[in-house]
Amino acid sequence: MTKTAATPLSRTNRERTETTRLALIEAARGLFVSKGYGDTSTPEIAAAAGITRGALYHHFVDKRDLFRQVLLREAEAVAAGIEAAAPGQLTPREALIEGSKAYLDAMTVPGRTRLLLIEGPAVLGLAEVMAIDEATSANSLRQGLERARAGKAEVPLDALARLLSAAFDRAALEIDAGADGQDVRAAMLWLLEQALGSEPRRKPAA
Amino acid sequence: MTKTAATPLSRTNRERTETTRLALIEAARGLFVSKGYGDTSTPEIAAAAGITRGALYHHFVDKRDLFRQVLLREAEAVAAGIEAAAPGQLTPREALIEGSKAYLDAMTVPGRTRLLLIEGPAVLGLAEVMAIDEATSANSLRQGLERARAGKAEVPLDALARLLSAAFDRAALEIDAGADGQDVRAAMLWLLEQALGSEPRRKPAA
DNA sequence: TCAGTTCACATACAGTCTGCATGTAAGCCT
DNA sequence: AGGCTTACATGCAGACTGTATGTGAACTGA
Repeated sequence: MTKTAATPLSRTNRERTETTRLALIEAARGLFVSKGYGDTSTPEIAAAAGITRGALYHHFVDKRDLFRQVLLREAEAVAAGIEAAAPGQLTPREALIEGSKAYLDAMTVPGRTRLLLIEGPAVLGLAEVMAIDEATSANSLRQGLERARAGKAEVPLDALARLLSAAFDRAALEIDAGADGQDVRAAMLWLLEQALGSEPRRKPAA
Repeated sequence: MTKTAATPLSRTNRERTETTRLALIEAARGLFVSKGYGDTSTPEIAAAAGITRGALYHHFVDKRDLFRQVLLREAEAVAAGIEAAAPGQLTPREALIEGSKAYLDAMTVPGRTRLLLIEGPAVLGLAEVMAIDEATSANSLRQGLERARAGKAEVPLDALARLLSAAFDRAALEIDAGADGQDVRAAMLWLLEQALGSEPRRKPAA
């Protein structure tokens, strides 16, 4: 009877685990987004996922761990969105600009800014959140800067990348909060270009 | 009527209130900084302040309200630090740069970045925190930009100011987290200057 | 100056939450 | 087929939040 045919009655253990974990993560995501981490209770999450708290604590060590998995999925989704938009056929400068737009687009998915930029740092600590998107997407900005600004030293690149990254985050937050997306995007792209300096073919004035 | 003489033995009600509130706010600040809002309990706060929870709930409507007062004090302290460093005798450009340095200095006070930049947005919501430092310090950056970039339209100033503000916040965070403060400051000031554009006396290249 | 009222706080309590310990039925391996 | 492990469910202990209530000291007006 160990067939792979659709037998919804008896499921293999791996299947059960997978569906349960997914249900929990998605239910938790919805509640964390709408009510915040602190105001979301594990009974609520379990109920929304259609299981009991026992299952939750069987699959995740605690509420914080569940939140971490939610964040991880979210960060991966953002990274995927960015990579899908950077074909690699472009000049470093163009790639950077396309990647930037893709990031801002990816962050418009509802709840994403709240999870990654607001709740995340408070619940897991800034260090862990930065480690997460270091592992998923982050350093693409730094590398992009490195290539696009090739040759021009003049400023600590590592630090600059992180400052610009913060500006991107705020841009996403503003757009999500209902600010004029057009203005914010324009300002962000403009700031990025200032940071990149003059076009390579045009000899720099300094 | 009531004598205004100093009677240190029996304290007036206003005095009692003031000292109790201050004790609570300072005790709470310490705990919020070291353990975070979520992991700090009101029994703990009350004990650290040397009073009971009853007093806490007499003076503040709830834990969140107490946190709000802590944040308010902190934001005011930052604003004071900035204003103390901007004498007003300077050119708009110089004033902006001096103010920027002052901001980064003010944010080195232990716990300030965590309270204002990490816990604050999560506990009170980004909107309320932004309203708070709008009311205390914030728009000085926007006004500074406006003056220093006088004439050059080319980019939405409002949006740009908020993006730069986010970069400043991240700079403070990085310095607080132990990053090379020299590098971060250099990068931040450099980015600010790029945003300001070329010096007014020197005709812009673009 | 003194009775009534308000204020500053303490104590007690109800409801909820978190994490764990224990129980059970169903896969799973040999 | 039998033992072992997995995937949950249930029950419980400790802690926490917010509120209702009690008490003595400060305040107010006559």
